[in-house]
Parts: sequence; structure tokens; C-alpha cells
Amino acid sequence: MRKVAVITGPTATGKTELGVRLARVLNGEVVSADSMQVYRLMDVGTAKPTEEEMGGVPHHMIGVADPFEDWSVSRYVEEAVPVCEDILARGKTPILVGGTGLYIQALISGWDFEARPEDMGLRAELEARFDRLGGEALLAELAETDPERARKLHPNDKKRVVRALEIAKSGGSISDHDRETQSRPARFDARYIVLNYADRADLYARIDRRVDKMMERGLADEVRGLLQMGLTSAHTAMQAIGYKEICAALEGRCTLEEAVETVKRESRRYAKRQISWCKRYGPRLDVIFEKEPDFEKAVSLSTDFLV
RNA sequence: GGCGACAUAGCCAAGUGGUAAGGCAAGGGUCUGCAAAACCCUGAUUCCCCGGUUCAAAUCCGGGUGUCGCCU
Repeated sequence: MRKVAVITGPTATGKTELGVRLARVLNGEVVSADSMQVYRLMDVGTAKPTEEEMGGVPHHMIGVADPFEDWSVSRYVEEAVPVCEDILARGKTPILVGGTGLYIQALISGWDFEARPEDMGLRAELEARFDRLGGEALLAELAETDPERARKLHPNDKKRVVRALEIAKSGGSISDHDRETQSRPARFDARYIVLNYADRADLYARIDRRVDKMMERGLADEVRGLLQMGLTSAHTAMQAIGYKEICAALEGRCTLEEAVETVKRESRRYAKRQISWCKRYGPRLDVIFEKEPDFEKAVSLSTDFLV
């Protein structure tokens, strides 16, 4: 009942391929859980599956937003939940594939983000005050309305302190909201399949190789095109690894070679954070590859686990 | 061959007599509306080697080794 298979793990482990293979044997459809593949025109740098790689398996939540849009988890949940429900209603299995932990967690859990319109003016104002007065001061302010949250946040954590204050200003409390959403039952019965490599060095080597391939496939041209369209670092889409660094090179702030090295390094660090996030998942199957990925084995382990 | 400079953590690097800053990388971690984001934690019983001066040396002196530069 409402069973969803989740395929996750650090970047460059073969989530996409396993997703497609599993979709075939399970009669499923892939729902991407990737915060950057949602954007159109960002294909090579986000390692979006090609038509060929999708192999006829329906894929959802890819290229559903314009790079200029302010996309976020809330939009993701808003759109991905109905997609999963539709797949289930048609008697098929949603296969959630991606490395954005927050998106996966938000989708599976009962979290919702509705009824709280973004107030960019307020946010900008709070950010300015944070810069002027410091984190301790704003945290003290937050403590007046949400002491619980204030205790948990670090004074340097500008993003979260500002966010908590935004909610406080509109009369709410993140702690109350969290408690409320936490008490809800999960939306789906998720089974987690976590991909990784036995030896971190092998994963890192794959990441490096993949970045080189992205360059061969024209990542620089893709970034150039986006810049020409007017995309700037102010847009969320430009936070994507591979894009911001190449952008720096195109603007003459470093050489292309340096940018590529930075992309590799940032991708490795990103993978490390993903590994850390993955440790929280519940009913799970760890598929650990040795030197090379073994998808035959991964599929058979996964199907056993899911049935 | 001579002269000079330098030698501090994987890398960059501060410190010039009082008990080893900082940055980057690496590792670990947090995560409820930008998440490929943001944030937190961890590292030299020791400063190229040997000897000396001193209560005390990464810091001063002598020698050695290495690197770089200049000169012949």
C-alpha cells in the first residue's frame, strides 16, 4: 500500500541507471528527487538522464522549472506528491531517484509547507539586521517567541536563524510547526536503497571522471548559454555545482582548468555530505559497489528487498 | 666553486627568546520553505637534522642537509 522505492546515495554512484532497471522489473515510473534536475536547460551539468538512458521508462520531476524561477522544497513537494499518487493510482510503483535528501524526506514524510507566502522584503530586512547586529542578537530575539528553536540554532547559521525569525514575525513558531508535521503519518511507505562504493577513493575517482565527461559534452557552452539569457548568481539554479564554477571561469575570474578542478573538489565534498545525510534512512538496503558498479547484482538485491 | 635567502600539518602560511595564529584540503557531523545551499566539530607533545647558549629556543650561535636566487 502506497509503497515507494527510493534510490539514493552520493552523486555518481549510478542511481539513474539502477532506477531505470528497477522500473522495468517492477513496472514502475521514475520520480526524480534532485534539486537541480528540476531546471530546464541545465542538462549536462546536472547529469540529467538522456532520452536513451531513460529507455522508455517515464520520468517525472525533471525539467519542470525555469532556471529563473525560485524553486524550493515546497514547490517540489507540491508537485511531486500528486505525481506519486497518480502513479500509484495507475497501479504502478513510484521509484524515487535522486540525491537531494531534503526533497526525499519532505516527500515521504507528511511535511507540508503551505500557507506561508514568501516575504522577500522581510527576509532581506532580517538578513541585513543579521549582518549588522550579529547572530547572537537575532538569536536572542528569536528566543522571545521560539526559545526551543533558538536553543538549537548556531549563531552563525544565518539562513536558519533568518528563516525562524521570518516565521516568528508572521506569528508562528517553527518548533510548533515541526511538532505538528512530525506527528503526521508518513505519506508513503518508503523502502530505501542506498548506493555507495566500498572504497571512497573509487567514488571520488568516478566523480572526477564524470566531471571530465561533462566538459567533453559541452558544459561550458551550456553555462555560457544560461549566462547569455541573463541568469545570475542570484538565481537558485546558479547554486548548482558545475555551473557557478564554470561561470567564474567564463567571467575571467579563474582559468577553465582551475574551474574544472574546483568542480571536481566541490562534487567530492557534496558526495561526502550526501553520505552523511543517507545515514538517517529507515528500512534500507545498502548496495555497496566494489571497483565497478554491478547493476545486475544491485537489481537482484533490490528486488529481493522490495518484494 | 663563491655569495645570499629560505626550510613550521597534505598544501599555503603567521610567529624573531616565554611555551605553535589563520586559510585551504582531508575526516566527522547537523539539516522542516535557496539544500548541488547553509552551518558545526576535529588536527603539529612540536617547527629539516645534530650540537651549543639560556631558567626558557620554531625563534640566538656553530655545523650538516635540502630548496631557491644571484655571481664566477
